[in-house]
Amino acid sequence: MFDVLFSHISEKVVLTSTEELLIKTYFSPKKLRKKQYLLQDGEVCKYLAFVEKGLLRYYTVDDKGYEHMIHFAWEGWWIADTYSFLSGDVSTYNIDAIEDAELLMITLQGFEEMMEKVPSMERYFRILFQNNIISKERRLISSIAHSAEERYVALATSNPKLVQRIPQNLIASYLGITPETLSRIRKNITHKR
Amino acid sequence: MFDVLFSHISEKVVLTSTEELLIKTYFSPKKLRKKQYLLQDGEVCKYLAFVEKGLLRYYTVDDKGYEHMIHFAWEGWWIADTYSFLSGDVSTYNIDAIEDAELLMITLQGFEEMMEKVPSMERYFRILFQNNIISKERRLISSIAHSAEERYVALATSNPKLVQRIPQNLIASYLGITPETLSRIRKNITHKR
DNA sequence: ATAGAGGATTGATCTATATCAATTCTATTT
DNA sequence: AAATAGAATTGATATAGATCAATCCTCTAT
Repeated sequence: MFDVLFSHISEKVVLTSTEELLIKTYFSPKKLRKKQYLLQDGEVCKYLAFVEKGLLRYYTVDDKGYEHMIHFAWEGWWIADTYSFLSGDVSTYNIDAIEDAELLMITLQGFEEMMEKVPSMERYFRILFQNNIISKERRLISSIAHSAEERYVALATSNPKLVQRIPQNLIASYLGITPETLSRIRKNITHKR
Repeated sequence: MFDVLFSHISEKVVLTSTEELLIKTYFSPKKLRKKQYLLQDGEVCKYLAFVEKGLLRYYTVDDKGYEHMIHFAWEGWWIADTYSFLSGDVSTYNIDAIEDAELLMITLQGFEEMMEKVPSMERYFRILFQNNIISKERRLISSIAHSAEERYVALATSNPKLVQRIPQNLIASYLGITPETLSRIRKNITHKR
């Protein structure tokens, strides 16, 4: 149940077994079926979720009804609308399952209390947030400075698992291009070799 | 010297005066003249800097020699190549002054020691990193989901000070468009009213 | 095994933005 | 004040990627 979580935490900080026991008490498990929502536009994001198993996506829907993938989360990733979760404001994003998933969920109150009680967790999240900033920054630069093809190649190289596991139309959305354009880019690349 | 820093920190966490005194010891002041580098592509980012006064920019230069603005920092902002600073790897970014600046600089060792000694600072940076993630996420979405004009209008509305204080060609770069396109967008907007 | 639905591909066109080049405007240096 | 360099604007043209539409695949449910 907590295997993935603790193995992930132990990559960043060391926990005593007492701390591990305490941490467990803050989480409630939840299963999510494919296509089921974890968060819908208009709700407050009440939980920060850790993915023990499965695959979720986090996205907005614009005025015209088009979906824009912000990111994906599978085994070993945290997912939430950070802003809504922390501020209590209504979210403008959606989270749902691409594949059946098993989650560990924590409320804001639990999250804050856990960090007070277990200082290593404060550190763990600071590190996580740092890494998150770095990867968002990279993605931002690539969206500003590179062509669609360059972005796709960079993604497929740095994150081949993502390209394999996630449907192409969602990857296109993640890259900010249409599925047609992505299809042509892929054709073009294989053609080059 | 430390006015802006402590007023910024006090917006997020409470410090005792002993803590304030201790924190001061970790920083060294530095003045930067317009166009002077704080960090150059190829160096390791040795300092995290807080801007007491002035205006800096953080950017990459691509293979073709074009600059891409990642962000700007003025009074009350922190600036560094977070990745290089934390990992010790060589940076691929540049930081220089758009306007003469006064900085407070801290090394990685100082940074980590300060957070151990003053737990409120661990909290302060966790909050800062959270906010940073939120704003990067918003920018990312806007770059994926919106047109150049929409992005400019959103920026000018949410951050009018930025549009006033920073030269147009740098704003264009920040938005991921050419200066010509930005000029036309601005013309088009004023024309609409 | 078959039907249906969603996903991927391909083709034909359109459009936002880039590129290149010239001109004007503005600020800084001498 | 004149000279110069860097910004910003404007025009003409090119191009990456979008849009629309048709067809083909490939799962999944029955």
